[in-house]
Amino acid sequence: MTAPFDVLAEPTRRRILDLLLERPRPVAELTEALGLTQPGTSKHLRVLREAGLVRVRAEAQRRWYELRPEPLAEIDAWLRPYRRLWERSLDALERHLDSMPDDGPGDAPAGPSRRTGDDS
Amino acid sequence: MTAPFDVLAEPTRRRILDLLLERPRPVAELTEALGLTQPGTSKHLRVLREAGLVRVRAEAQRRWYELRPEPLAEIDAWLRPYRRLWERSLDALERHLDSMPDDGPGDAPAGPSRRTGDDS
DNA sequence: TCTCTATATGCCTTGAAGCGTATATAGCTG
DNA sequence: CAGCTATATACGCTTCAAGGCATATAGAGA
Repeated sequence: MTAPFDVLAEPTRRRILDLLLERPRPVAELTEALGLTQPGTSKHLRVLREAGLVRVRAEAQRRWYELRPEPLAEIDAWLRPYRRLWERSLDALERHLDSMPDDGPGDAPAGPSRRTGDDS
Repeated sequence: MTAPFDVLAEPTRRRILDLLLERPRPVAELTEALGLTQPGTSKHLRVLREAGLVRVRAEAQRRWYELRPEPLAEIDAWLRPYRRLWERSLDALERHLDSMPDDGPGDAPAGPSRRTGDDS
């Protein structure tokens, strides 16, 4: 679990993923798009590869890097219990139409009152 | 701004957020739960505070830290374009990653079960 | 005011991460 | 094989964050 967050802390690597989200690309293309040196790009790709965030497909000397989104699902999973905290404005309405949730109109995440969720 | 990703790269800080997800807590309680020294805890809290991930409420000498989930929405936003990559064809993996009670209408292998607000 | 409690800050050391330059590896071409 | 292309690794430098210890700040109470 440490891995994906750690790896994505680097803005350049997030940018690489953004580029690969569009389509697989060879190293040289990424290098140019990022404005890095080629070794620099390769090193970031190595980190991403070891974290399982990208995959390589070899074509002659060219290496096509492509996205492997599975580790991102890990982040998504960590994020999930929090998500309702900011989606509540929408969800609350949704649930309100269905049934009455716990706390009323107040929306401050603070507050001395426990709000240990009754989720599920 | 030190991006939320940067801040969350630290496992200890993610743990702090997990603890604060349950309820607001004073520093001493976090310190004990984390097994850190008090200054160490305070430093992590400072980073979290400066990133807007937590908020402090003063009560006498006690400082109650509480979650501020907004920056997490930033991560969520970054994640959004990727999410469909595993929600479409690989959401079995996601279900495997967190074997938590699925609240939604369940698992349509061909249908996005969560909110479908992917497009922006 | 002195003291105790709760938390924050400063200083220092250590280790890791990023970047660049130089070099190694692998495959193609003639 | 030589030489070229595309990418990877090694090495050194520098910056920076994390942890520990000591200490400063702030409020409460006698």
